[in-house]
Amino acid sequence: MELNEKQVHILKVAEKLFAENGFDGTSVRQIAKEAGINIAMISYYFGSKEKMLDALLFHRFAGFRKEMDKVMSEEGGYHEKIDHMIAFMIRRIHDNRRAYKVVNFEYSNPVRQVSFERYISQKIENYKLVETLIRNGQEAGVFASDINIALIIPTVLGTYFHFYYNKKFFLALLQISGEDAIDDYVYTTLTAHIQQTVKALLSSGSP
Amino acid sequence: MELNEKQVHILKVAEKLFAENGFDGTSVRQIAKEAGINIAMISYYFGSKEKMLDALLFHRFAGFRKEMDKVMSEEGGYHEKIDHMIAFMIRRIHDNRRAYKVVNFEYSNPVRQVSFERYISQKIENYKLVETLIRNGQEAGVFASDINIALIIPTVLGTYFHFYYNKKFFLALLQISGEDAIDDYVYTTLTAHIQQTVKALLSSGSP
DNA sequence: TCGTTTGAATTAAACGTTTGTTTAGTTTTT
DNA sequence: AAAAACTAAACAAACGTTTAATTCAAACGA
Repeated sequence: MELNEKQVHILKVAEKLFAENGFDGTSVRQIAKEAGINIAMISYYFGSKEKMLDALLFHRFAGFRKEMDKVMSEEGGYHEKIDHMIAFMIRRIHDNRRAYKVVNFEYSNPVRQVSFERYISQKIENYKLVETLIRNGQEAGVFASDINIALIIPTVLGTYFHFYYNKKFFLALLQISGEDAIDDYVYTTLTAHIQQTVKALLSSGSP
Repeated sequence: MELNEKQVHILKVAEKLFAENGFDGTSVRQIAKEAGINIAMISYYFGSKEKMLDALLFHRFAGFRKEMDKVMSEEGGYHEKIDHMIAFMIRRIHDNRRAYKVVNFEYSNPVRQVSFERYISQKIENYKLVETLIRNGQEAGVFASDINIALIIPTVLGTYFHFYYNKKFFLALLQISGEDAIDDYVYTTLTAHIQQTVKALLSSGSP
């Protein structure tokens, strides 16, 4: 599916509104108005509102594997590899945070006729890479053995998402404001906290 | 605000539908049908659909502080206190998971005219208790000092929520099915993982 | 114990809006 | 001249809410 410039623009506007107000809380008239187009263009370009969401997710969740492989092949010990992996995951998710929010919310909606295939296969690939890295570290005697590997990803991504979904609360608590300051906090302090947490867990018990 | 039996029943049905399909994705006709009542009863009892959400959140987020205080006053060392606190938080949130899901997604919606006061004040109280416990542990030389306390709660709750929001995925990965088995996994394995993670973090660096 | 009164509970139907989508026609590009 | 892009208007369906009428249960005076 090839997208022209105008289609990408419409999807960008729709993504923002979907993340803010939800899919059902956003009307095609709202999207059209904000994107500066006629309502009929949504059906014209995407077929329907729901197929537009499909196109959005397809567009956003492409190319994950290639990037991840590149990061995982970087030089360094097991602890460095964990750091690189977490930093990459947080960056990738923060960049696509709106699309992820829509998925998190709509994934459980039984009415939604949308393909979450790309999202799921991305999760599976992601998990396999994490599993391999940790198992190798365990065999090398660097990581503890009594670790629930499947729950590492919820810890990494969950920490980010909970922070992001409650950002109104945490930004007030931490006295942060402004988009740039938020991005900076995520890429430095929040990422460091997650790296520290996971490494502490992996280094805790008996090897 | 006193709620009679029928009102509680309606709220329970509404909560389930809101969590599954979203607030905007659920119609009052759907709620009325599933609850076995006439549509007009929603306006009659609550004033409007949005005020019904207000009543739901007010109803669900009451009594948190008292329970939490009770748990925190239990005997035990710092590690035991951390265990008790995390077990309580996970149980409390899993019990009210639907209401929390609604809040997580509606909290950022600028159109929603709902009071999140109770939710916020609960978060603040929760944070203060955690902060006090960890600072005491640090002064006693039990916990590491280079900890970002504000980000502990995102790690605890985020791990749970990410698991819950993607339960379709994780249940397939872990080969779990059935409501009871899920509850059991949450209360045992998932809780243990989070306890292990936080204790590893708190015991990691220099005291 | 009776019929009557009263206020709350409940109902079907209608209200005006808003929804996503389509149509038929016009403009722009190739 | 053909194809693609775009528009205003209309469509039926669904939305949350209100109305006016009815049922119900408890309270009351005789």
